[in-house]
Amino acid sequence: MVRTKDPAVRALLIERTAQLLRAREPVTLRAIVAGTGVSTMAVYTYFDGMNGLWQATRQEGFTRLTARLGAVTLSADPVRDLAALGAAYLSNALANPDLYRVMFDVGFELEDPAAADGTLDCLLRAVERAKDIGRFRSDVDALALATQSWAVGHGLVSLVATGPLPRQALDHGAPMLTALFIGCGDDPDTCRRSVRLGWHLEP
Amino acid sequence: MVRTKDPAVRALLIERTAQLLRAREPVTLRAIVAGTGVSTMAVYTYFDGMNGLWQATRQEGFTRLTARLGAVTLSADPVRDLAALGAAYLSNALANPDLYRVMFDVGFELEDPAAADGTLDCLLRAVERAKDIGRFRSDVDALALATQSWAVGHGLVSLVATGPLPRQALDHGAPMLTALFIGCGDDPDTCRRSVRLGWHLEP
DNA sequence: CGTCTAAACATAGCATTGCTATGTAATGTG
DNA sequence: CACATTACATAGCAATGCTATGTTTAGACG
Repeated sequence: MVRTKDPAVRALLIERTAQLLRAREPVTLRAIVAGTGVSTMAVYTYFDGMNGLWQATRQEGFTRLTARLGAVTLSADPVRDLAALGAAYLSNALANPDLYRVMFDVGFELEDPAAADGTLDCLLRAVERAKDIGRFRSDVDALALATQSWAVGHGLVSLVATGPLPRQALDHGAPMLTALFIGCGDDPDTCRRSVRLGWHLEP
Repeated sequence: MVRTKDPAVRALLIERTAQLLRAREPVTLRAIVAGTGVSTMAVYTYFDGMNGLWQATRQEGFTRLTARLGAVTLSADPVRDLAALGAAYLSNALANPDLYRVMFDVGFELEDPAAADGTLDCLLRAVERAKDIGRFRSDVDALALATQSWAVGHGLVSLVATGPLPRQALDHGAPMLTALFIGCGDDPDTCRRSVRLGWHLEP
């Protein structure tokens, strides 16, 4: 057992796939390896075929998303942070809409099923902090609210990026989150201010 | 100018495509025409290729969705109706998840761009009725609220049907819509009751 | 009614796709 | 240093969407 795979090649192929996706060029086996110097067989030794490559690409999308959410600078106002996380989610999805679409394509299961959980975790922690400082009622189901916030973001960005709604529709995110948070006990005026602060951080 | 296309063939091919989608079999040109008696050229005379067939299939999905929403029996309680429309939306998407995915696939534009508007119209009318009878404040932007309700439904069903959330997550729809409607001025207790009534009509 | 014509339709074959079979080169191990 | 095992390259296969070409059919017109 001797020759070992080069992780750099693996990353290269995934990056090249994301690049083709971004350029809206057809993602074919031969197009991927073109220019990389490696042969088509590399896709099979590293990913066991195109399916595996799609799988890995999907995983990479979630990894980038989680990194993006983790990079959001947290403040003393967890409700603001929640809105900021939502805005970062939308921003990430719109920055690479094609990668985003692959992420939510079935047929390619994730290598690490917990990757998607990373997205929820960021939201979950913010919700729990909001409960801790008394912004949300103590009987609020943190996981439920985190999931609902995710659904708001995903629904909007999905209808805009791959659906029939204009980009302007993303502005609905703020009032939707506000309604959600007020329903969890936050003071309406305070909530509106927090969401406004967090929501408009991203372009 | 003489021989005219047979609309039945057109419908047949679309139906066969939806059927392959439902059976999770690969939707290939030859698989579509197999068993129909027509040749592969039919796809080109009727749809100008596979792209056109996907386009038409996407359109068919929206048509069915709008029909499904239109079949929801309305009541004197427009807030209940809104929840019922949301439940019907989820029910329709889960009944044919593959057709639903095609509907929100870019790359295939709709033949009739107004088809997606039909979905919104049903919601819009319910919102306006709710305003008329004073359940929602008069300054509520009906189109905005309809869009937001759509985003809630789409976000949830999308995360469940083609994403990482379990089917159980659909239950979040009721509290999310409730929060939205209360934010529009509906009385909390009345709203909860209305949403509960409408939401649980569909399986 | 007969004829002509344009469209619907069938058949065959093309380039490209993902994939596999086969052969070669390279590298860690003993 | 030899060897075994894996990475990697090349060639070719079945299947895909599509097109070129020929045939059939249905409506318009005298």
